[in-house]
Amino acid sequence: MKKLSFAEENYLKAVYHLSNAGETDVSTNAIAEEMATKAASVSDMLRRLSEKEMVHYKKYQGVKISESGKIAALQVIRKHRLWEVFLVEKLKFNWDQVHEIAEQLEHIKSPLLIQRLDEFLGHPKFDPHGDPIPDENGLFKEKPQVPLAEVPLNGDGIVVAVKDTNTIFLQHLDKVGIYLGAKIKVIDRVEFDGSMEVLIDHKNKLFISKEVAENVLLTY
Amino acid sequence: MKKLSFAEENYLKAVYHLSNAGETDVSTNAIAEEMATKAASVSDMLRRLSEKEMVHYKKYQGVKISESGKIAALQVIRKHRLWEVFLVEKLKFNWDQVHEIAEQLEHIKSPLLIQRLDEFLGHPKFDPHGDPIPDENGLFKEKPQVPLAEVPLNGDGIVVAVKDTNTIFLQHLDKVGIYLGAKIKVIDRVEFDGSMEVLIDHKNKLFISKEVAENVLLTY
DNA sequence: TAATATTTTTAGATTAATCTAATTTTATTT
DNA sequence: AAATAAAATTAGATTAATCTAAAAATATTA
Repeated sequence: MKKLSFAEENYLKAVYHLSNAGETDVSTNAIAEEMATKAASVSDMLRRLSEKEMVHYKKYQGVKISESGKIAALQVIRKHRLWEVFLVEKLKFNWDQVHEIAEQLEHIKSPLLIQRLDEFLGHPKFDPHGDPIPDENGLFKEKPQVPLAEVPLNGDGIVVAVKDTNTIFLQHLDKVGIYLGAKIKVIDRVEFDGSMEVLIDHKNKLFISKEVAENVLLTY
Repeated sequence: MKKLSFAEENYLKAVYHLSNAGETDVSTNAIAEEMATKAASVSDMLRRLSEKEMVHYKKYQGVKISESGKIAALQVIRKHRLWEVFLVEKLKFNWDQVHEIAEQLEHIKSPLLIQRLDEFLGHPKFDPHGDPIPDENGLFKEKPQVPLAEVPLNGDGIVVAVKDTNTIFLQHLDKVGIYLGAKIKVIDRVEFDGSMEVLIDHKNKLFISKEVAENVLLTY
């Protein structure tokens, strides 16, 4: 409940993200890389966050985010994503322009402001990148994951996962240029055999079989 | 053109306001009081702002804001007031709730954000307190000054000036409890003689003659 | 104008956040 | 398991912003 500095909030967010929502331990170096800073700075900050009981920290053993740390991180993430919705829906930004501005706006402290902003936006559940927006209690729905095979003609989305994690399948995806984060747009669907033609990252046309299309998961 | 810290922006704003838009010199103590800090801290900051050429500073002689300092201060003020409009018009805040939040929002750095926000709000010229919003070049219209005599029934405003500066008139205002910054609401108008009944600061009822009403200027 | 009061600045500390360089701990590899 | 490599921490500095206490400059007043 004590208030955190901008820097502390940013570190907590990094720990949260790197730990799969607080499940796994995170290394000092991983945080340093994520935050584009030095390991020494991270060690220092982890000690401070530990004193505030926002993380569980044992020297040389990495950190895990604490319950209160998770709540704090989720509130910052909530603010970040609500502001992104505002920027895209109301101020007509493109979704690739909003991250940096939201990085600043997420630190504004006013619970009432966020409550009103949420109302103003119609209580959105996902941000413009398809990431879920936690509610006041930190609860959120997972991002929708739709198999590429179910995306309608001219529909698009971002690759967020695969159903089949077989190495051969992953190598195939790699070879044809499909990767996590790739933007895929369906430009032709062949109902006969379930295959489709897609556009990767606005640039490369590609034919995809039914089998592949069923195993690539998109969010939108 | 160098970017300023939050603290530097706040000091510049204080200097600007205390100097009547950069006209007069400002004392260290006045700044310390305005910012609820100590004179020693102010001296320190003035030295730094002077190095950045945002103020003209001679030890023991007070400061004057420089041209670049004025431009920077006006941009911060512009952002503050645009955000206040947003909070009141779009998020349904009352005008007395928005100052603290705008104090945070005014430091967000993104010229494009402010340009888009300005468009979204329809290029407002005044904030919810009646203060003018500088444009991208720092230019603004003076606040509207309306004689109390022209305020409609149930209308209200803040006393910002008087037309007649005669001492006797000012002493009279003082006696009846009208002062710069007082909030006045018109609760009855007598068209017959131009007199009116008003409420000062939501508390004190008062009868006002036509002569007085014509010489008290409000903004809204 | 000399004494006193006020204002302002400097000196010296403190805290948060960062860095480089050195050291310590843990992990990996012969 | 000893040697080496990698990762993490500590030691010691630095910068911005702040503070208290002391000193210096300016203003006021008797």
